[in-house]
Amino acid sequence: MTIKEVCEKYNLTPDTLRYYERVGVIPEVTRTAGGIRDYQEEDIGWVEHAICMRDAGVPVEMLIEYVKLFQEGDSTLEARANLLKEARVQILEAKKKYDAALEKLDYKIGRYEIAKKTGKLTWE
Amino acid sequence: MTIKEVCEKYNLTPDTLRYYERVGVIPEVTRTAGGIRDYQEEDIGWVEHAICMRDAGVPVEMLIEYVKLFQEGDSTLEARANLLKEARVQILEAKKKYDAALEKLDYKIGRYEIAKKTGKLTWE
DNA sequence: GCTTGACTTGGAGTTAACTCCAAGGTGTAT
DNA sequence: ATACACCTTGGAGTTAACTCCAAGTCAAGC
Repeated sequence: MTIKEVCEKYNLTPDTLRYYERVGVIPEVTRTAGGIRDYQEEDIGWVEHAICMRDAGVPVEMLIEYVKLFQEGDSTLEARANLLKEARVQILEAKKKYDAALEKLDYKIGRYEIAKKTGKLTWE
Repeated sequence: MTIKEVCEKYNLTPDTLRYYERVGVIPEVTRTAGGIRDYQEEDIGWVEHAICMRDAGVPVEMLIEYVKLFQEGDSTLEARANLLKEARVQILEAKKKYDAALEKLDYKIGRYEIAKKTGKLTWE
């Protein structure tokens, strides 16, 4: 699978994919004899991992660390698990804040709905 | 309430608060005769609004737009409501991605727990 | 074998959101 | 009234995460 195809599949740009590889968010991708990226099943798996974690706000730095540990082999199993757990906590924390904002928004939107009938907000 | 007190209360820096005011994420704050910020109830309300929305990933740009509309008065009621609804959708969208990441993480962490017993991962 | 279009790299540039700084003003306690 | 901590501004600097660019390489079609 060429870089373009992967980009179309996941809706990102070649520059982003190359950037991820360059800084180590994903391991080095399989290449053709000519040096052109040819994404295999496993490479795609890493891309999916990167996208999924980045979409949840996991910092690039953390993903780089994970890949680094992964490449060091089985001795880093526990460290990797801990990293994932840390990411998990961060995401849960963020979700809490998202819920707080949603609650506030729903409240405000509700007030606007009422205001729509009277033509003005009675208090902010 | 001085800028420092507000910062201590909400755990942010004076620079951030001044930045929010400067770019219009919050309206201009009440000042003393000498020109020093003296946050009133209402100013604090805006600060809370800003923090809450920023914590949920709502872009500064959107908050500026909201404040701008607010200052234009009651004629922008509908526009403001729409902006809030837009933010709401964005947050819900983001939350979905967070859930996807959590699911993936829980799965992976589970596999690491199993691997801890065998000493290695059988597949990535 | 040449054109054409996609691919490669290293490095520079951009964007959002702060964060820091210097030079100076304010205000309270001695 | 003078020290001292804290406040002010405008503007520059930083950080994370891309994003763009130039110069060159690769490969599919004619």
